[in-house]
Amino acid sequence: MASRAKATIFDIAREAGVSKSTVSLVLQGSGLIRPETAVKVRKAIEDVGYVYNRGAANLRKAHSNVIGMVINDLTNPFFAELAVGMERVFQSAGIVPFIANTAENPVRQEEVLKSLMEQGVAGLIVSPARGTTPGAFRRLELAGVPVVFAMRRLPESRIPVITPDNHRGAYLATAHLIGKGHRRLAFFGGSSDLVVYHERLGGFHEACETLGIAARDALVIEGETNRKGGMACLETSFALAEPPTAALCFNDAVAFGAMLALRKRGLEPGADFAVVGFDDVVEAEHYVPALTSVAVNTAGLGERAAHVMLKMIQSRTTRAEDHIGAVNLVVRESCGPDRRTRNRPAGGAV
Amino acid sequence: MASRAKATIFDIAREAGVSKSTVSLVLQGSGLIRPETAVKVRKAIEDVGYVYNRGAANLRKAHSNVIGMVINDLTNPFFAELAVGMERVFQSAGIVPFIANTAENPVRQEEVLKSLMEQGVAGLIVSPARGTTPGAFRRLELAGVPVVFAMRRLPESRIPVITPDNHRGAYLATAHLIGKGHRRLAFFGGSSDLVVYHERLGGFHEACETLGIAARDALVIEGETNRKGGMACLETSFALAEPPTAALCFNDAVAFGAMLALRKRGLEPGADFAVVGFDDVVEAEHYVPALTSVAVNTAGLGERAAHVMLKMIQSRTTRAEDHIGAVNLVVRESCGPDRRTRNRPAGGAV
DNA sequence: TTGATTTATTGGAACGTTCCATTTATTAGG
DNA sequence: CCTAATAAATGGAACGTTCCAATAAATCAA
Repeated sequence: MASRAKATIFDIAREAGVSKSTVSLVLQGSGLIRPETAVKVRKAIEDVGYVYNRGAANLRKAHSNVIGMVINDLTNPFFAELAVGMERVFQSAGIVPFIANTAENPVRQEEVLKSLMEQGVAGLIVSPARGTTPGAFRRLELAGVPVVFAMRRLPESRIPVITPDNHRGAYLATAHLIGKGHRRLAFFGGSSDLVVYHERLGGFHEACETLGIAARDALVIEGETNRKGGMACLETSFALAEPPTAALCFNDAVAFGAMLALRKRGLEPGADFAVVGFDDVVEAEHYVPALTSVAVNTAGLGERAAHVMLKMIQSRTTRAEDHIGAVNLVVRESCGPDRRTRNRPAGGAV
Repeated sequence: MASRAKATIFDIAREAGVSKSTVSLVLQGSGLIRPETAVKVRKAIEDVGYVYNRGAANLRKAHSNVIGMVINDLTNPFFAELAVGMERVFQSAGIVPFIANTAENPVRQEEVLKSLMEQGVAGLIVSPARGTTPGAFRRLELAGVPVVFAMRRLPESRIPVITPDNHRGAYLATAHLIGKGHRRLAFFGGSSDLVVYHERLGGFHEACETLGIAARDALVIEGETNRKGGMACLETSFALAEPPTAALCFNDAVAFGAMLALRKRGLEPGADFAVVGFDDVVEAEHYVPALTSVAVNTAGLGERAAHVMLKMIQSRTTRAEDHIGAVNLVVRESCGPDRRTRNRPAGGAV
């Protein structure tokens, strides 16, 4: 049916007996063309097997409708959820976002960003890779491409950010642990080159101080932000003279790792050691024991980020308000039954 | 430093005091230009804050170096792993693949495919959405864009496919179950609109027949291919007068669901009911109990698919050999100890 | 020196669109 | 029936690159 070489609007024009300009107008759904002409053209488009050349169009139009999502770890279901949330809103806006993975590698991120720019993206939603240098987004800024950060932020940057309320989430979780009677706590996983880490750790510390846990009873053990990291953290904490009895983990993956390590030692998560996660990924609910975690409404944040992006593009600005999403603690089984009575120090009113 | 409006090769040319053609040559790393000229040009490129316009280039060059990966469910960690495998090889080839998610929705897939074509992709690696119509890839074929299917295939299609050996995997798993002494088996999850389903189910049936399980003792219960589906399958199987004692699940997600449902009933997966999964996702190892599963070397298949794609593009063909990847059963804890002695029918030599 | 050869550089046309300024066809007003 | 206004369709230039053919500069053989 269709000719071998790829068809252009000129082929369509010839087929339909109109000019290329008319075809272009039809393609853009302009109301200027007579309906009958439009159907004639549309038929020709079908007949010649035409495929629109967005590259050529962008050459003239200055701005594309391609939006990129740059994600630091596709393997982490958390980020997949975030991506899904974004896609929901882009889909209803009729645009197809392209996802690119940086695998937590700043060099790869550089390549990805470069490629996306060359492609002429209209905007970028980015969860920056760990160790991203401050200058990594300078080119984007210079080019005036709207960028929003999701979930992670860079130390000094004027780029708008969509994150959960990390500080409050960590505070809530820590308070829960203390409320359960724990007096020697740990913060597992993450590393100080991540701004999120400081936010979550800040909440942890504030809760400890406010609720009467001495600084020396609030351990901090850095580690990878995955299962392996969680296992390692638990092991080092147990090597201590006075191991903690509960841990707030940087994220759910770390928490899963910690629980795994507990099992390996013959200890039961929940009963023998309390674990709280962060992010509340779908698996948290299904794990055994089900993981208590700070729910951040991941998909919702994704949607929010997408909306902000759309608005930025529309109003051709590169600035927007930050958005700090509400969080809440979902209590499940990984912190065990209430031990307050057992562990409470003797004396003390109420 | 850089000018406000976006710079073109003409700006670079002016800055460096050469012609646009020279700049173009430098950009392409041609050996024709004098080294000193090249450095001069490269400096100018830096100075004016130039970003290459791939769209304009493609207009002239006919073929881009953009490769798309169309994935049916990003949320499934299995597909994320597949994507990671592909990326590994694309990265070393210096190209950045764009991932698009169809969320198992043929309509969305249509949009995604269209968008990718308009972008002028050089090739596509696709895991088609369930319910994809046979004609969905006709346009791609007409346009001569190389496509390879990964993990899933379409009933009638000349497009090359990279899949694991589903039949053999299912056979192995079923034989394992039978070897453990189980005599009443079930196949959980999946639905008959998926070619993979028939392949896996075929292996299940062949093992049953070969190893002496009567057809009425080989139940087949269709269902969603996620946790929820697994739970549902288990429930319906237990509603039967004679429930099975073991199940081969369509994939690991279904297996996790089945184990969850068992726990809800107060039964211990492994000891009270044997479960085997398929795909061997990373979580399988870490689950409690650890899931016995058919390992398909997901990332490896992804790499393979990427290699095939690269070769197709290079040799500008749209055809390639199918590739059926080797599988092996990873035995863990979800099938319990050997019950052969307990369940073996009396008599029978050796 | 001169012409032939090689090495570097360059101008122009082309790629497939969009959009503006025009032209042509249609309708309305008097 | 003519003019003015409106509606519909069109040609041309421009977008930023590549690539070919052509030129200019440098080197060589004689």
